[in-house]
Amino acid sequence: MTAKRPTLEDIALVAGVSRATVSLVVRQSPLVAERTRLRVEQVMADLDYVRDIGAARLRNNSSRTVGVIVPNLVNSFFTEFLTGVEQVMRQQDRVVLLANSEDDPQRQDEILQRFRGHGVDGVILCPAAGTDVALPGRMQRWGLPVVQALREVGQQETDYAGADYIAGVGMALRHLVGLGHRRIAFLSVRAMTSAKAERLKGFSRGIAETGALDAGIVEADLTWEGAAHAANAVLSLPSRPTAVLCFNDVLAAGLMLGLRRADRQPGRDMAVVGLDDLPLAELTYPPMTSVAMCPARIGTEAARMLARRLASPALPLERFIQPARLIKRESSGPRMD
Amino acid sequence: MTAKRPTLEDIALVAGVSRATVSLVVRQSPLVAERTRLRVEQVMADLDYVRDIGAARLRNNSSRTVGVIVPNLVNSFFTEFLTGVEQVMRQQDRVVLLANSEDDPQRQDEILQRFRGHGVDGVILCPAAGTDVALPGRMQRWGLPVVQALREVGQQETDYAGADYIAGVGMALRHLVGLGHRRIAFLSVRAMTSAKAERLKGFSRGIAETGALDAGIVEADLTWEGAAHAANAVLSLPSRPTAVLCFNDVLAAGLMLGLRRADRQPGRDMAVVGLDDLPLAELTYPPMTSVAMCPARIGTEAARMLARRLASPALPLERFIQPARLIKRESSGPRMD
DNA sequence: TCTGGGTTTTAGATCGTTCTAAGTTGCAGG
DNA sequence: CCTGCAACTTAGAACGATCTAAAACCCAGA
Repeated sequence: MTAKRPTLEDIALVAGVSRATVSLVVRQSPLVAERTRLRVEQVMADLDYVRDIGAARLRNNSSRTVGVIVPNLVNSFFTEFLTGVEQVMRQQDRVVLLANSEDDPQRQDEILQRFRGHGVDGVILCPAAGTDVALPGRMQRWGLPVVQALREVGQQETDYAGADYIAGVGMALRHLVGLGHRRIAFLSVRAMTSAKAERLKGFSRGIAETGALDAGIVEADLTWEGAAHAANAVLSLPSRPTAVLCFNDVLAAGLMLGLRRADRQPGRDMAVVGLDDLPLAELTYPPMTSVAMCPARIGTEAARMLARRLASPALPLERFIQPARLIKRESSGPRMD
Repeated sequence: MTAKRPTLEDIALVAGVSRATVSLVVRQSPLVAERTRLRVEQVMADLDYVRDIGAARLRNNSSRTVGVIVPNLVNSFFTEFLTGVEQVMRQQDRVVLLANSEDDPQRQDEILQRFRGHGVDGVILCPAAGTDVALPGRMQRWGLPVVQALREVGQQETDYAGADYIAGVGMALRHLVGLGHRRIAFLSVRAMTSAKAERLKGFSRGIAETGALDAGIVEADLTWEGAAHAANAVLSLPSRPTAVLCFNDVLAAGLMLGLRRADRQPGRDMAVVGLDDLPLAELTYPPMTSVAMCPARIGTEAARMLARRLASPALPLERFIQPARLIKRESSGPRMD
C-alpha cells in the first residue's frame, strides 16, 4: 500500500546509470548529457521520486530550512511579519520551522536547541522580552546565522530588520500637537524590549521637540482587556491628558473600548493614536489613527537578509529600518476641553 | 570560532565508550549502566552535544517534524488554531513546519512535495479551496499520515478536527428569530470549502426549523473591505432583511463598517451576527454578537490526533467537532422596522 | 593508428545516527 | 572449575544523499 519512496539508487537502476549521475540530474548540474538527463527525469517522474533533503544535508550541510521564533501568534503584527517571511522563503525553496516563545526566554532557549538539532541553516529571531544580551554571541559561537527582527538584543551584533518606532512615535506626537493637544499620555506595556525602549525614546524626544507636556506613562498588560482596564488609570492621571499615544493598535483598541465604557467618546473626549496600523485599526469605532509599519515588508526583508547571510557569511552587517507612515483617521480628534 | 558540533563519536572518544553506547544514553535506554550513563551525560554537557535529528531520522524514520498548512495567516482564526497546534507539538518535542497555501491548491501541492522531501512524520492540513478530493487518498499512498482540520475534502477518509458550524449557524439564527427577526440574509464568500458548505446547510436548516425567511445570500471577498463593499448589496436585497448572518467575524466587522458608511447603525437598523468570535468581535462598534468556536482548542485536538495516529497507524479514524457557543453582544439588536 | 583533450560517467568514501547481532563481563550454582 | 545467565557493551552495516578523484568515452588532428 504505502510503497517505500524510491531512492537515487532505484532511479539509477531503472534508468541504467549510476547513483552519482542521478544525483547530478537532481541538482540540475550541466555536466550530464542532454539525452541522459531527459531519460533520468522521465524515470524520476514515473517513479514519483522525491529527493530526501535530510539525507542531502548530512553530506552538504544545507537543509534549506530556517527557524523563525516569534513571541506570539495572536497579534496580527507578528503574523503579517510571518506571512512576509514565509512567502520569501517559499520562493527560495526553503521551509520555515515555526515556534512561539510566548515571550519566555527559557522556552526560547529550548526552541533554539531544538532548531539546532534539526539542522536549520539559520534563524530569524524576534527575541523574547528578557532575552540574555549574550544570546547573539552564543549563537555565533554555535555557527548559527541569525537575523533579529522587530526587536533586538545585544550591541548590534547581528543583521536586523525592524520598524522605525522612534520616528513613528514622533509623527504621531506632532500630529496630536498639530491638532491642539498639549497634555499627552503614553499607554505602554510592562515587558521591556528594544521595541518598547524605542517608543519611549521617541516619546520623550517628541515631547522635547514639540514642547508638549508628558502627561504620564501608564502600563498595561499587552491585551485589549488590559488596555480597557487601564482606561481609568489614564482618565485619573493628575495632569489630565487630552490625548493618549498607545504602544500598539491592540492597546489603542482596548483603550477606546475602556473609554466608551467610562462614557467618553474616543476622538472627541480623548484623542487616541495607535501604532502599527493593523487591519483592526480601520474596524474600530471611530476608525483609529495609527502609524503604519508594514510588518509584512519587514518580514520579507528579514528573510532576504538571512538568505544573503547564508550565501555570503562574511558580508558586513546589514540593518533594515522600515519607515513609518502616519494614517490619519478619526480617533485623533482636535483638542476639545 | 564556529567549532564544528561534536558527534556521538566525539563524545564516545572522550567518555571512553563506544558510539553505540552514547547513542543508547541519548535515547535514554535502560540498557546502560548507571555509572556509564552519568559519565557520558557529563561529557555531553561539557562538549555541548546536540543530537542531529536529521541523521537519526535517516536511520529510524522519525523526524519529530510535522507540517502544517493553512490557507492564510492574517485571519486570527487560523493563527489561534496554529497556536494550539504549536503548543502541543512543542510539548511532544516535535517541531512545526509551517506553510501558507494562500488557498491555492497548486501551491498546496508544491508545499506537500517540499514537506515530503523534508521527511515530515505527518501533516495537519486545512485544505485550500478547490483541493482535489483525491488528495487524501494520494497522501495515503505516499504513506504520509494526515489530519484534516477546519475544512475537509474527500469522504471522511482521514482524521478530522473542526468546528460545529451547522449548529453554530443554527444558534445564531434562532437567536435572531428570538429577537423578532423574520427576514434574514446570509453574507457568504465566493470560494467553496466544506466550511462554507456546512454554514450554508446550517442556514437552510435553521430557516426551515424557525420558519424565518431566507432573505438571500450575498457573496463577498473574504476581507473586511469586501464585506464593507457588500453592505450596499445587502441593503438593496428585494426581501429587505432586518438581520444578516455573516460567514465569519471579519466579514461581519466589514459589513458593520459598510452599514455605518451607508448611515445605518448596526444593531439598531440592521442586526449583524458574526461567526468565530475572534478577539476582534469585542472591539467593533457595537460589540459583535458572534458564535465562539475556540480555534486554539481545535488546534490542540488536531495535534493530539496526529500524534495518536503516528503512534498507532491502524487505529480507527477519529473526528473531533468543537461545539459552538453563542456570545450575545450588541450588534444583534431586536427587530426595529 | 595513436594521442590529447574535452565531455560525460562512475566507484567508493563520507555525513551522524540507529540497528543488528554478537561480544564481554561478573557472578551464582553445580 | 565450569556452565549459564543476566547485565552491559560494541563492531559494523545501514539509511539516502553528495563529494572526490578517477575512469570511460568520443572525436579531431598528427
